[in-house]
Amino acid sequence: MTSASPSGRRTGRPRSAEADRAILDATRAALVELGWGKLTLGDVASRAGVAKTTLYRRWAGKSELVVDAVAALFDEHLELPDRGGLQADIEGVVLQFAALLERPETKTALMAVVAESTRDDALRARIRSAIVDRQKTLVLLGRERAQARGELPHESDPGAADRNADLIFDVIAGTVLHRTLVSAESVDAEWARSFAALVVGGLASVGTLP
Amino acid sequence: MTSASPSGRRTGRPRSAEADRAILDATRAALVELGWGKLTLGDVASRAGVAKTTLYRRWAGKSELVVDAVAALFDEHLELPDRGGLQADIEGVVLQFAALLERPETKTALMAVVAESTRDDALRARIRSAIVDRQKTLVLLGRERAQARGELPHESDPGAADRNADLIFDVIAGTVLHRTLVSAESVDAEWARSFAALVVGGLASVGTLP
DNA sequence: GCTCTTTCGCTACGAGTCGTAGCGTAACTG
DNA sequence: CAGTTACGCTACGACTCGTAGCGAAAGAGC
Repeated sequence: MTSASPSGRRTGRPRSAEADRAILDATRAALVELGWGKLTLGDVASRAGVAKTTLYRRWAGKSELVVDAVAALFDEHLELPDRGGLQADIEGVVLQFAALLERPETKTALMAVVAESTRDDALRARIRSAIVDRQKTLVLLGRERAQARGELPHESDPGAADRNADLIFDVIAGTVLHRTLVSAESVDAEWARSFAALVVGGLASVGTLP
Repeated sequence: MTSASPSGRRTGRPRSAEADRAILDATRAALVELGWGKLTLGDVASRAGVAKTTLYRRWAGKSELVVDAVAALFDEHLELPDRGGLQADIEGVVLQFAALLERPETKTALMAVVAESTRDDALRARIRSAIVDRQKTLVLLGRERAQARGELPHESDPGAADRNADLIFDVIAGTVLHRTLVSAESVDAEWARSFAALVVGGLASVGTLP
């Protein structure tokens, strides 16, 4: 056992941060060109100018690597600018999420890793913390703003509030996902407006429930 | 060139229908035990008591085979019993779809083939006709019934009617899919009630739009 | 019955991928 | 400078892929 140290490993050659960048970039490029199915770790390694063994030292397998590569895109491109109203905020996040899902990297990768995660709890946890939870944050932020504006009531029961937030999150993320990847139709401003109107209308009626 | 005949192929040894059943059964069994990722066609063949070459004569690859194997489940387990009201009908179809998605075969297979289909138009078309379009039929049937009951207006603009049906379909199927496979939480009667209430409430407000 | 056609099970194959092991070298710490 | 860890490289057995070739089986048409 090595003695505990302030921050992680203490001695020896440090892992190259540049290699990390190169690998994740190469992964995204390979996803674009080959898609999830034909992507191989050997190919990613050679694209990144890195030995295949280096890849296996850092990631357990294809799924974990791709999750990290895609998660970086979510970090960069998801935010919730305040558009002044609940419906406009929903439209905004819908358009952002859709734009992300229409990229070839995420299109082919996201469903694939979720499919793998149905039989791999560790992978599911990784997806959750790296991608899903960050999306859900936007929903919570949107609710806060709407409550501050008086568009939504402050819920008294915290359990019900959590369940409602989860529901809205599944509705928004799930619908955009299905529209983009299953129905394979694009999300334009008009569709986003119709969908956001439906969600807001539904929220109003659910809010009046016991 | 063989002369045209009333129905497909005319001569030679016919394909064994029993082999088809055995192969699709074996595929579902292999999906349960191994999941999409570790399922191999060689394994399916030996489970079915069939030569691997027979498999390749009938299906182009793993994706096509799995689509057919899963589509059979959708055919068997999706219907729309008339529960007497729009919200109750939605609850019913949500619970049915969720029950289907909670089966280990469909859980691991559906997202995987959709992921593959993002780079394969023929596969996407197969999924659409074998699975998606049959689900969408339920939405159209539910709307008809609701209109007959007077719960929904008869839409005058057919284009807008189509767009609304597509929207509702993406909302229902997408939300249940996301709840089940991404959030990985079960769909119980209470959740179905909340979600159906949100959809019905949203429909009411969208119906009052220009 | 006989022939023709297609499918069947079986075996075998080259190509490609996987994930790991071993080795000598590079980089950083104390 | 000694200790430790990461690196690139090579090589490997195991596995899967999809296909080819063969003789036998199962119907259709005459």
